[in-house]
Amino acid sequence: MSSQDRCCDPVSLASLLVESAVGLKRLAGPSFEQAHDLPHQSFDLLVHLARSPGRRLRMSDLAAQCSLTPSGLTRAVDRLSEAGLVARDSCAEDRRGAFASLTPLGAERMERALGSHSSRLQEIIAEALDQPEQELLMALLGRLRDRLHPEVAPTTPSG
Amino acid sequence: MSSQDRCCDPVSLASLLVESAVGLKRLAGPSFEQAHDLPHQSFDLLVHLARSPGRRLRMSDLAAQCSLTPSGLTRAVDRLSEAGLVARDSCAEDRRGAFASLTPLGAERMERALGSHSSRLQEIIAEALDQPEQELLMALLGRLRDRLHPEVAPTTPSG
DNA sequence: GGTAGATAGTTGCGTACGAAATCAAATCTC
DNA sequence: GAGATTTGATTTCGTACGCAACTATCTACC
Repeated sequence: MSSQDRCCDPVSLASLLVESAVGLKRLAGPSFEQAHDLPHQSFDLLVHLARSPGRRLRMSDLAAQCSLTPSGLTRAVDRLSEAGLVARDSCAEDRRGAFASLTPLGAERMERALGSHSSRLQEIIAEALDQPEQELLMALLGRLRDRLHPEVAPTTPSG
Repeated sequence: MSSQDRCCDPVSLASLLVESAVGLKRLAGPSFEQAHDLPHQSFDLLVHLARSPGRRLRMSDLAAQCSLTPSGLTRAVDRLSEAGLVARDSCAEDRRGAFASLTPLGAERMERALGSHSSRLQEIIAEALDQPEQELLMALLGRLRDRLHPEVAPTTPSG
C-alpha cells in the first residue's frame, strides 16, 4: 500500500471484480429464480450451452467457459440433468469424452428466461454506467479475461 | 464468444466479471499461499482489516466489504482467529456487537505479504492492460460496485 | 502391436458458503 | 418501565465446489 499506487492498486481491482460479480448475482439472482424456475447458479452454464452451435459443448470446454473445474462441472451437469434441462451425449470420435447438450425443455426455458433476465441486468447496470461506458467496461474486461483465461476461446463443437 | 462481438450484452458482462475474478484468483492464489503461509481465500478479509483505522472493523461492516453474508463472515473470522491472525474484540457501546481486529501476527504477515502479492497481481494485469486502462477499469468497476453494493462505504470503527 | 504416457471425465473427501432459525442486546412504544 | 420490534452476531443445515485419486480411452513410440 504505497502512496502512489493507491489509485490503481491491483489488490483493490481484484476486490472490485469480486464485489461487482457478487453484487450483480445478489441483485439479479432471486428474482430470476422466482420468475423462471431455473437455478440462477447454473444460469451461466445454460447460457453457454444455449449460445453454442448445436446447443452442446464438450464437458471440458464448458468447464473452461464457466470458470469451473472439471469436477465442479460434472456435478453441475448432474444437477441440471436431474432437472431435465441438460443431457449428456456420448461422443463418437472420442469415447472418453461427452457432450453436455440442452434438452428441448432446457432450451425452451432459456429462451423464455434470457430476454427478461437480460433486461433486468441491463436495468441494474444502467443505473451505474451509460451505454458507452458499459461498452468500454466490457472491452477492458474482455481483454483482461482473455489474458487470464485463454482457454475460453471458442472451441470446435465438432459434431 | 470473444470480446468484440456481443459488445454490450449484460449477460456477457456478468460472465466476464466472474471469469476475471476467478481467473485472477486462480493465477495468483497458489503462489500467494505458498509464499506467505496465509490463506489466499481470506486475503481479502485481511486486507480490509489492514486498511481500516485501528486495523479493526465491526463484523457486519467487514462482511459487507468482503461480499460475505454475516454467516460466512463468522466462520471466516473463526478460522483466522484459530490461526492467530485475527481476534474478536467485544464492543463496549453495543454489547451485541463485536470487532474483528488484526492481531500483531496478522498485521506483520500482511505487511510482508501485501507488497509482493500486489506486484504479482500487477504483473499479471499488466499483460492485458496498460496503466491508463487499468485506472479506467477501476473507475468503471468502482461506479458499478457502488451502485450494486452501497453498504460498502467505509464505516467508522468508533472505538 | 504392446507398452508408456497423456487426456476426458468422474468420484471421494474436505471445506466454504448462504438461507433460515436462534439468541442476545438495543431501541421503540405505550 | 414492561413488552414489542429491530438489530448484531452465531448456529444448524444443506449445497456447491476444488483437490487429488481414479477409471477409461486415446496417442506415441519402439
